[in-house]
Amino acid sequence: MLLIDKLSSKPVYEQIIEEIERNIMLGVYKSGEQLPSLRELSLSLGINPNTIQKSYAELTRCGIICPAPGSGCYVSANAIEMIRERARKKLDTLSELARELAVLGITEEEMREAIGLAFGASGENGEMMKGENGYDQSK
Amino acid sequence: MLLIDKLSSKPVYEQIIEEIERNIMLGVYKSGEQLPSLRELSLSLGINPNTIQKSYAELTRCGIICPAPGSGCYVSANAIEMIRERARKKLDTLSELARELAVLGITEEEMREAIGLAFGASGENGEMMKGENGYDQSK
Amino acid sequence: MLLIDKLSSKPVYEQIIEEIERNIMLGVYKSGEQLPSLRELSLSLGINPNTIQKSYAELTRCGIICPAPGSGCYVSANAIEMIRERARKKLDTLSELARELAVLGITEEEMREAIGLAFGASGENGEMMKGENGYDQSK
Amino acid sequence: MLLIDKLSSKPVYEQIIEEIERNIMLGVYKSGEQLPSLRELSLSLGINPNTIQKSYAELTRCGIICPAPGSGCYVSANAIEMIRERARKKLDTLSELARELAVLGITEEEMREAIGLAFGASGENGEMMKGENGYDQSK
DNA sequence: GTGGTCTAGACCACA
DNA sequence: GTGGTCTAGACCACA
Repeated sequence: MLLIDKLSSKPVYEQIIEEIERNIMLGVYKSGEQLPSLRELSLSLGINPNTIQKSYAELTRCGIICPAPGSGCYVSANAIEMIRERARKKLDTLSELARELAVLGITEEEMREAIGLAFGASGENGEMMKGENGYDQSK
Repeated sequence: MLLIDKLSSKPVYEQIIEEIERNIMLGVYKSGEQLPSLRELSLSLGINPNTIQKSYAELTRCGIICPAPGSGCYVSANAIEMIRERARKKLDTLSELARELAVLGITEEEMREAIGLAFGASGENGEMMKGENGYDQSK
Repeated sequence: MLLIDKLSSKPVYEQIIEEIERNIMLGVYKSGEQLPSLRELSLSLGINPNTIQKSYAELTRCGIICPAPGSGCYVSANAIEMIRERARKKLDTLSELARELAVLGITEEEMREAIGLAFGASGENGEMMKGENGYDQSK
Repeated sequence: MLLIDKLSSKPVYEQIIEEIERNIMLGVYKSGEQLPSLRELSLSLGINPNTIQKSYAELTRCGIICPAPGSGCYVSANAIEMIRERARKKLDTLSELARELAVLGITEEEMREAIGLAFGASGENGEMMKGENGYDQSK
């Protein structure tokens, strides 16, 4: 279920966080449901339990999951809301990166195209993709 | 001339690279001109010469500067071209970040606004206010 | 495993790069396998870890190895391809050196013999003895 | 007369040596003739006299030029012979480089082509170029 | 444990 | 003076 690339430059613990967030957004993990245990994930992903523990701790800190001591971790009631909040903070990173690129001569248009790629677009059809990012956001 | 934040999570040597690239793009350092020496920068920035050497080595590798051991470092003839090339590679990072954010429910519009900030926009992106996207942004 | 000559005029970090490339080409280090750690090599070779880090950084930049901070360095899937690519760039150095020697009166034949040495030839290059070049090589 | 590239990775003093050797091979500087003085070269090339002094010292050491204290430097009687001898030593460098490249998967054929480039060839016509390197080697 | 960054200080060839 | 290499030793985030 969780796709982890151990050779990625992105730390494994961050990948785990994103994968869990992704699964929550996709409705695979629903509010109130129990997440796989540390041991379970550790075995299935072949990853050190300490690493997974670090991811769970961060998700807990952000209010996305709730630990129930002795009985695993559960998806928070307002997990999706918290995920979007966390994502909004990452928008600052996007602005920062854009600022850097602007200094180096990259145009706003070039950046828009780069972003369009994330929406499966050719870079010209933002209008067509609105609200079609594949998530069930109705609840 | 070069603004370095030693407390930033961004490595100092990367900040130096970006600052030099920025100054080249701004025309402060022109093609063929000599850059400050390692020792000179080391003293003025209060940074170890090895760290600056690391930045210069990377800039050299990218064809942005040309070291002439014994007589200093010079801005390459095609420095600006090389800087844009290097920047274009960073656009992949932007796409990747956008993909992540899309997964977390951030819309293309939100990202465009974040990018607009890098171009001095007020955050309520110019084009978006022309009503051409059909969204009600009054609330 | 890695043969390093600290007295060579060739920088140690370059020797390490070449030795690792050589071992990959020989199949000693295979794609996906873990390389010795910085500290391990540092101890076994008696070389400062920073120097080895410099070699690993260059190999990383060329896509020959993939570091996974916290869990070691791995030989890239396409390491051999990348090594040949890197080697092809060095062919330019060979051409350049040949040009220099040509200017100084060294013939193409003499250079071919010099190269033949690298391929275990006796120095009197095989094809040349077939008399196909019309030279009298008996004196 | 002497072509020097200050930004080349090749040290300036070596470039001067090669340029003087080249001019001797071309017959521009003939045996017994006086070479330009340190000051003269320093001014015309815009290079530190110490650097030129270093080149002259090396050429003297190899018996290619002869200093006449107080009255400049002269091309040796057997300069061309000495130049070829010096060049032959560089053939070892060629062999060494070839050995390195062989290890990295470059074939003998690829190297022959690289060398052919130095003789203005397409890589296939070694036979056509014999003895046509443009030098007057009759004396 | 792993790789990555940084400092302090030395030494080198070169200009 | 210049850039380039190397060491010794510290500290960091990550696994």
